[in-house]
Amino acid sequence: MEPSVPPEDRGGGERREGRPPEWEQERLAEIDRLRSENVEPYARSFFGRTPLGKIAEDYAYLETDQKAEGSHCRIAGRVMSRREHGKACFLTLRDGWDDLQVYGNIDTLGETGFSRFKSSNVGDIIGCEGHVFRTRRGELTVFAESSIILTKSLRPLPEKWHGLQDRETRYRQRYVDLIANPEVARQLCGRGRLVAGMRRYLENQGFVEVETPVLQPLPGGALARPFITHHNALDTDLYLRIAPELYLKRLLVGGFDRVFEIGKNFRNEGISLVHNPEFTMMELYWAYVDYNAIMELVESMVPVLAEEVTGSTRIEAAGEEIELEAPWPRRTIDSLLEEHLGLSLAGMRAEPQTAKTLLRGRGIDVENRDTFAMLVDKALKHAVWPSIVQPMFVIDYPLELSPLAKSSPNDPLIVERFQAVIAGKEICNAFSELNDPVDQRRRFEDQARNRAAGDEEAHVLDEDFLRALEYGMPPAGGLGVGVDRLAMLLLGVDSIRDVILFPQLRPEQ
RNA sequence: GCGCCCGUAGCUUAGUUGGUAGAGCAGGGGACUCUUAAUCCCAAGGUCGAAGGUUCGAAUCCUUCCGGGCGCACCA
Repeated sequence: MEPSVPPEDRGGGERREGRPPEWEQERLAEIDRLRSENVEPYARSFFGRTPLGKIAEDYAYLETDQKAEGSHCRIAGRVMSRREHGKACFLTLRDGWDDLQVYGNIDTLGETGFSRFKSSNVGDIIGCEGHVFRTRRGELTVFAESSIILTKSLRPLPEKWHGLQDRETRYRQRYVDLIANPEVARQLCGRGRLVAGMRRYLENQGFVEVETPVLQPLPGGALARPFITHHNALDTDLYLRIAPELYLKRLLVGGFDRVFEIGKNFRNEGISLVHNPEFTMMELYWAYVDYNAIMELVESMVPVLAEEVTGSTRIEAAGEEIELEAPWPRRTIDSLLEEHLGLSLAGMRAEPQTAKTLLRGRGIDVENRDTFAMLVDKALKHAVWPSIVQPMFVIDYPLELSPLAKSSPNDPLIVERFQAVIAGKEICNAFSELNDPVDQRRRFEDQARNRAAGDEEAHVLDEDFLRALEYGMPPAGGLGVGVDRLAMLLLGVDSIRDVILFPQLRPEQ
């Protein structure tokens, strides 16, 4: 029998030439055969089904070899495996991430019905109607009294025992990964609970959720390289946002006093275990408080989120048990550098060469052209972070690293900024927001000089943002949380690709 | 961007010092009315990531390219 669609007419996919592979031809022929018998292999609907998980729950009490009276039900799912026994056949169905066995035999289904039931392929989606019983071997099973094909699958599923191992295929064809490795779905549902929990928590605290532009005429709010795109009708280049920060602060000017946004940021940087070009960020701004209030918010919120995701405020990371309950200790950068390296910020600023020699002596790779800010960053990352396992607020950053943060009243070269570090990883970044338009302009101008000197990640000067500040922005604390990285920490995974459904890869072919 | 490793059937894989590819699952045919990695029998399925090179002979050695992984660098 001819396939219902000639190979050359099929678009898309990775095969455009030649005949479809043998297994696909066989299934296309099967589809033609079903249609010739007035059976539609792609059904329109299947109403009134009971989820498989519900059946497992409701009939858990059934004894071996016992039939449940009044258990008539409709179920549907993907055929995951098949065990044929001549005039009887067992299928394992899966809906979502629950499995349930179905039994069919020729006496009940009839000659044609049984033949169609047992010729289901692994991968097909079928619906059945019948009653519930438990087999002699103790497996909860639906005894099919009728059965219908709902969706015919043209492709073979990965092997049932080893599943899909190949990481490339898993990321590129996540739909197959989800079928073959259901624990992936459970993990990604954990991420979903994290985001939902965060939203609920912030709303309960009186924060209002907003959405600000992803397409921005000037990319701002972070030190990073942006993606550039083009708007045809306006004939102008636009940037995918690297942060929502400057727009959220404009809202503070406009009168919002507690706002947050959860959304995608885009940074044109390398891809790694902890970097995806698009990633999810939660940013919030809270008027009339400073970074101290933000620290309290973070140490209160994170344990709640952990509970939401894992059921506990204790997590396992870096080979240790970590307790997330507040309060978290607060340490200044200066004291941490002193403790771990015997260096002070003032000393590093005054004598960078001495600091570089010392860092090299610790095996940290520093370049002669590294700026003061880069030195501090490297020192923290390599010599300090790894020793911080339990949650800690690391506070009071050098001004050069933070063009949007407010200076400390005690030291104009220090800004009121903190990061929370857990298991050696930064999970958020926050500061008392700079609201002095004159100071902000000066900082932008410093950044512009860095930019002119070749630093592509330096901040650009945003006149409209300055204009907003000139109207007056209330004092405020702001917070940014990398949602993907927080999810990694709470779910105990090492790769950002395990918390992103469709991580960025080089395009196929 | 640099370094190391990997790529064999739809999936999971074997393949010795270079002698021209072997299996399990899935798929096809057959047997089997409570199995569950069901079992048993039969047949089919491969441009060994691609292109060059060395060789009488390459999945195997060399070069380049493509794709991926890991580490480093960059990066909040």
